[in-house]
Amino acid sequence: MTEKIRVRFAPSPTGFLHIGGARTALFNWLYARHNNGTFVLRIEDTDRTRSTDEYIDAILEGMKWLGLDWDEGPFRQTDRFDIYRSYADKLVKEGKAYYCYCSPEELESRRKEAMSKGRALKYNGKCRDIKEPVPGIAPVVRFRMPQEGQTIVDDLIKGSVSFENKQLDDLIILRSDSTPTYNLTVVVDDVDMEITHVIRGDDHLNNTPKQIQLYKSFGYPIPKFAHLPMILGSDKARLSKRHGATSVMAYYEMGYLPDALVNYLVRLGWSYGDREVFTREELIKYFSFENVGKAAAVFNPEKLLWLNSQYIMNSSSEKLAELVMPFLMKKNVITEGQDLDKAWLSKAIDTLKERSKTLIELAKSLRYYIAEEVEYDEKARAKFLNEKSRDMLVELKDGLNSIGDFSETEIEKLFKAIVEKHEVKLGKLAQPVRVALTGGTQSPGIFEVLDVMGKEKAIRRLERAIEIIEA
RNA sequence: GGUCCCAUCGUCUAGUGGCCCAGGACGCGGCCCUCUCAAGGCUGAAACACGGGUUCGACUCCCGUUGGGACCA
Repeated sequence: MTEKIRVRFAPSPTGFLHIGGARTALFNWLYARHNNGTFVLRIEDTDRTRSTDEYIDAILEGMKWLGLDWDEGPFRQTDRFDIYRSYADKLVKEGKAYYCYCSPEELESRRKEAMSKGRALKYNGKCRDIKEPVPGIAPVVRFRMPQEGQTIVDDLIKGSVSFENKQLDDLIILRSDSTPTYNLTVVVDDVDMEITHVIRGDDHLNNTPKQIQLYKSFGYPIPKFAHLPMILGSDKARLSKRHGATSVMAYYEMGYLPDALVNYLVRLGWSYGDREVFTREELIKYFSFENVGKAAAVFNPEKLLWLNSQYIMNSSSEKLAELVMPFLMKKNVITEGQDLDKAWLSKAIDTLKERSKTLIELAKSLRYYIAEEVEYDEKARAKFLNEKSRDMLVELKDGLNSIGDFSETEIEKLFKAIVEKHEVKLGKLAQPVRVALTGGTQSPGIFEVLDVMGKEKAIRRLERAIEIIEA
């Protein structure tokens, strides 16, 4: 049995690609890639009032950014209404579904009664055996659910889950305006697209027995199911906007790397021993449902931030130089079309990448290397640019001017000579210089900063600092 | 209300009957390194929801309770 594995991600375009959807897409993608299978993208846009083309684009954009490429699609359900209707008609002809003429008001009052008497909210089967159409009423089509025995969902994650068939409702598959409902479209599409593994959130687990009955009535093989646990917010409620950023692209804008988000998302539910950081190849190689947990997971932004810092630290500076460009422009560190030496930028990033948790932070730090003028942090200026440091700053400026080889080693020698002469510790000179060059009290090693900044800019900034002290 | 799922440090998790008076990671505290900030190293506090069984032995198996969540709209 070497049937080719086919999986699908089937989002509704009623919003952006969010964290939960991305995780579902990711697990589908990993399963497909691990098994050399096919990953199908299907847009479930039957809810025409809430679905928009903008959201479709946003979802595709999110998936592309995360690097989750699909092999087939995107297919759209709105292109397939005729198919759903023909499947529904077939069931009616075979007696497996029937027309129901009950009015919404009637159903509502029965539901209320059931609620008050503590019974299951279930259709009572009134129209099951009606043979002749009721004039003047557009009927819905209901599926004739078996009422005896049980339906077993054999889930790759949850194990064997059984449902009593008598609990299952005669679900509506076609509304009175003949539009199909969710359970019909999912089954028809999965049948039609030959999906072998249905991987989705466990909020769909309760729908699964109904869908299995639908598969059976069509005479199709039942796919394997894998129901992923939900992702929750910090209050253990389902992740929503209240919990902060839930849109995948918001993480792009906050300066996260897609690989970091992918790595974070995959560890929400899946694990591989003690390991935390994986390359994409490793994820594909190691992924398996055996290592997916059953319990819901709380989304933890701090850990994601840490992972992002790890990915930044371990990325090549050349790559980071490319990635940070949009942020440099957005923060007005550079202007459109400004020429920036790529090799020099990489060197600057070398000094910054282990102290930047996001690309935004990296861009902010880059400002003092790139900008013409430094902006002083007022407290830092008052504390370090004053009479106490003036003489040493002058000596350093003169020393740097006459230095032959503007290298880290020569610069360090110069610093040593000055602090020895003044009988102070290195910090007494380094901090004022740091403020003079970067405007603040935090930066990479001061010799590195000088080396990256270059002789000309460094001296100009020292001169300005001295002027300020003397003013 | 009915049905279904779930339950190890604050959070993500390892643990598939003895290796566990429970391991790793984030976060938090301390120390070291040190020109600042990071990074890194060492280290500390921190969990098996509860109650019954089964077993020579339960975090691990079974039942119940409690608590969360999802679906039925």
